[in-house]
Amino acid sequence: MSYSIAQAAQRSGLSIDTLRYYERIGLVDPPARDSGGRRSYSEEDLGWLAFVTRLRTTGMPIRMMREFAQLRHRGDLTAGRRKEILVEHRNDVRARIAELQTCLEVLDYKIDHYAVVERDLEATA
Amino acid sequence: MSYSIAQAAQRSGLSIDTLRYYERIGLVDPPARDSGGRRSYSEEDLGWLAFVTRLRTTGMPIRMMREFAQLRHRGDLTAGRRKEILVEHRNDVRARIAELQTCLEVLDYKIDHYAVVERDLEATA
DNA sequence: CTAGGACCTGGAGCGCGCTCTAGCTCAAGT
DNA sequence: ACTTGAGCTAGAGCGCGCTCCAGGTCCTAG
Repeated sequence: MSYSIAQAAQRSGLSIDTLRYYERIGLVDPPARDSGGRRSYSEEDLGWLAFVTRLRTTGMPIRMMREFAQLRHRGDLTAGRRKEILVEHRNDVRARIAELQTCLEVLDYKIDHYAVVERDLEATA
Repeated sequence: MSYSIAQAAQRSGLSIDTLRYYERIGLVDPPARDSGGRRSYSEEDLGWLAFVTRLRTTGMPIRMMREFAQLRHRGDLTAGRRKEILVEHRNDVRARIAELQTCLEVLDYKIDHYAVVERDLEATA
């Protein structure tokens, strides 16, 4: 099964422009082309896109994803380095989750505070 | 107690340029000035900066923080709206934490996979 | 045969959030 | 008196990650 760029966009949640952009900058491999010269994405292409969108969601910078993508091309020998990148990134993600959770507490506190102010206002009104 | 811009930068973790930038765009109130025309931040200023950095950490866009800042100026009557903004934002933050946690699972899975590849390589070598 | 629509390319443009520069003033130390 | 260094302003510039545009090609349906 293969997919047009529009289908690939829909399945990956990226825009068509973004797909072409990612290809231009070497973040995804140029997909096959059909007889008319149009991009034809394979399941494997979509798999990589799915992974890339995960990395993006977690805030990995494009240049790091690119490094990762380029290591992929060099085969299993780069598995160690790729693992290293992911492990490091996982630490970042964990740290960010922790940070967000701390901020959540501050939000809770502030929201409570506003609830009190609101109640006082109503009482005074 | 009052603080020079350099001290305020250090305490808030923002750069001096960023402090001036935030002031320009109306995200923080212009602080007092000393006899030489230099900014002199109060404890209260620092408190607001601390809160702003929390919001920033959680990814709140500057324009939303600005709206919030402007509501502050209009007193307690805007407490309801301010609470609303924070509640909505808290939902965003919770959603993002959940999303990151999903991504973490994917990372774990991939890291495992690379660990296996590495072990195989060593076995073959 | 023609019209429409999806897709193509190369390159320009954009919104965000800073960050840096030039050229100045002011205050303090020696 | 002079140097040094922090701070000042207005405004330009930047890196990121897209997003959009012009102008063209190709396939399909009527």
